Amino acid sequence: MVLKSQVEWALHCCAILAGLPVGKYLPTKDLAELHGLPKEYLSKALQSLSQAGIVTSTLGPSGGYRLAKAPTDTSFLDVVEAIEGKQSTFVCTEIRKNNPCRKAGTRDGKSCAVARVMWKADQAWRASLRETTLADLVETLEDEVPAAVWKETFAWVTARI
Amino acid sequence: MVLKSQVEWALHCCAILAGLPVGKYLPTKDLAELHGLPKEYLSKALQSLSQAGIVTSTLGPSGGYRLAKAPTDTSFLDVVEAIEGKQSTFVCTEIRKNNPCRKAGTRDGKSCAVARVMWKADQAWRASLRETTLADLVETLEDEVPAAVWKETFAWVTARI
DNA sequence: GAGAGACTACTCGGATACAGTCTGTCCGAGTAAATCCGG
DNA sequence: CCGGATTTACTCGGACAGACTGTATCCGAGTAGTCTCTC
Repeated sequence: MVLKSQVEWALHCCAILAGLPVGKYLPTKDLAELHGLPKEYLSKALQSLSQAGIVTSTLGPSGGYRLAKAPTDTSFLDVVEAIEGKQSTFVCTEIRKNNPCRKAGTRDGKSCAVARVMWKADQAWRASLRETTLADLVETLEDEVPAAVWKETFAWVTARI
Repeated sequence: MVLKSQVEWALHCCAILAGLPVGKYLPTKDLAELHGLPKEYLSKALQSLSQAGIVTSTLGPSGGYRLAKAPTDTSFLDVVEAIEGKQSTFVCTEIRKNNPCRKAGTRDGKSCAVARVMWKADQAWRASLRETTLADLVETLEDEVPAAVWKETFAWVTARI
């Protein structure tokens, strides 16, 4: 069970979009070039973000994507769920119902005990992802990315919008 | 990102094996019949458990599987990792290195900030899975499964070993 | 020079192929029990 | 009747196909900016 690469791409793209001047848009082409990714496929990840209401898109020249909300209002979980979907990582197929020793019509009080443990872990994972926002990510990056690279990157971006 | 169904199967099988008389083995055939699963494919899950040292197998008549350790010594995480592997749910491909604004030879002090957040969530998930053991599972099942079904099931199992 | 209209070029979005993993199946190697035979 | 060798039947384990999701790509619909022409 491994997250699709689009999750990584989407998060890095969001970090860039978070640093964009307000009202400006950055097209997929530039985001792809900046991260060394296939432009056409990256656009699918951005489409998912758009449908989830995380980013907003505009067409035509100087079009592209920008964040739809303040960076403080979008968590890692929002991005992950936009790409992977909101369903739990564990799906219970209720195999206990196949037990030949069950008489027809047996009622189960609670949901499957196995599933409950798995779902609780899933919740813990999501809770952890919910703790960090895009604003936190940008703050961390400002501290850690070498100043030269950071500055140069946004000069590169600014030159294209 | 969804766990494979083998995880669910393996956990339910472990619950049955935990209730087995000491020294006795239960074959794949019976485990499959008890859960309504394809025997041949279920055996692959059990093979993974065997390789991980969670269960022990024996060949020949009255052969099969039994737990290799006490139920208190095997956690949900052990089972999940036996099936899904131990690698993190998030793999960082270091796309930050593709940034055209990076001068050759730029050193990164820390690992990618995006990856760190994702890995932390992965750890939270694993920690939650580590909290519950097979013994806890059996205890819960004893409380919740209708007594008739529970008793009948182990009578069914006992009749075959 | 200014404004309106048409044009152009650039963007996203969905529809379309390819690949890898998950799911499912098969058969052979090996072993423990049961059988058979001799003492 | 008892012990041992042989047979047998049952088990796991790895090798072999099919289905589905993830990956990658293409082309069309739509729009914002630009250019041109007229007043």
